[in-house]
Amino acid sequence: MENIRELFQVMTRRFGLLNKNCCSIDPIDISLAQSHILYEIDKHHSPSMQQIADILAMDITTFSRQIQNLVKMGLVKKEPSPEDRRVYTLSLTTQGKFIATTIDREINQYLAEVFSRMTEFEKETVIRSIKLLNECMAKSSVCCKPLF
Amino acid sequence: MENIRELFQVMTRRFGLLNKNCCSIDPIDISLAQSHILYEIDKHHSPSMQQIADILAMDITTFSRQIQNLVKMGLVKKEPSPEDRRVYTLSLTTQGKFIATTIDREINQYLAEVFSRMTEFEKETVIRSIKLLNECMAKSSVCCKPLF
DNA sequence: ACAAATATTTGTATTTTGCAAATAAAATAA
DNA sequence: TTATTTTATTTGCAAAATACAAATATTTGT
Repeated sequence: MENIRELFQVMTRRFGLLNKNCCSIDPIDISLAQSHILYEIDKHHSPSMQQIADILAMDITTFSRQIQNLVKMGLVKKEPSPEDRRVYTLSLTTQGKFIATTIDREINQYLAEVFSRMTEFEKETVIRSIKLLNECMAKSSVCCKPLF
Repeated sequence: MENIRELFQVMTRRFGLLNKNCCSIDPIDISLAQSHILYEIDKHHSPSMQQIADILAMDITTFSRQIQNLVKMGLVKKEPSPEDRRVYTLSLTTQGKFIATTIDREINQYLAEVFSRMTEFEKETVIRSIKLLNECMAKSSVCCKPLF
């Protein structure tokens, strides 16, 4: 059996690189961290700051400042929550949504190209494998706070 | 078919977290970037600075300074190459090797624990899937300089 | 021998990071 | 209900990471 960590290392490095390279949309450049933030805000419905910071395992103070930047850039909207006045609710502006969508399209395009080199069966197998992996990782208790 | 990017995002985030959490060995704390550097130096035979910086897609000036730190910490040895006097050759000190090995053991331990939740057949399938994925990503030309 | 290319370092300025502390609101306890 | 504790977020601050431009040294190509 080959070195499993090495396989993961290569795979995640490549995917990380892909994410990074998809951070330039037209005249706008965002950082990898910002791209992840947009992605998660887009995915959730009116999440709070703490919620997204937790998901990204990001220090809340760093996150707070990144959100300030994204608001200044006009990509994120931050509104006080009506229910709990400690909480701020996040959402994407039209511009932010556009960026997030464009990045998403590019990444999925690349992935589609990669999968086009496989047979349909292989593709199904690989996808099922990643799902299984994610499920097993989620169950594991050995490591990796913050868990989510 | 579900969202493929999301599957990757979750998987790589988890693995990234694992890597990060395995950066503390006893009294020594290294950064994630430094952990990756140690890993790659360990993997190659007397690599040059440029070589490792390329593999990690790291700016060479940032890399140079990180190596300076690792040398100061006593984890990396940097020697002028006999063949080409522009080049410096990198290797791990005993201490550095120890750190790298310990990190490697911890990560593989976690992965083993994750795989222990699968049948032998599933495990084989997942590993073969990741390998296939890596091969197909390597072939792809659409995206992702720096390629390696 | 000379120009161009390669490997590495330093100057410098910007950005990111994260701990400690502050603020404000909500939840819980007395 | 008032006091205390907890939770969400921001700011101060100092250290670390980042990257572009320029410098240095060496090698390669002509």
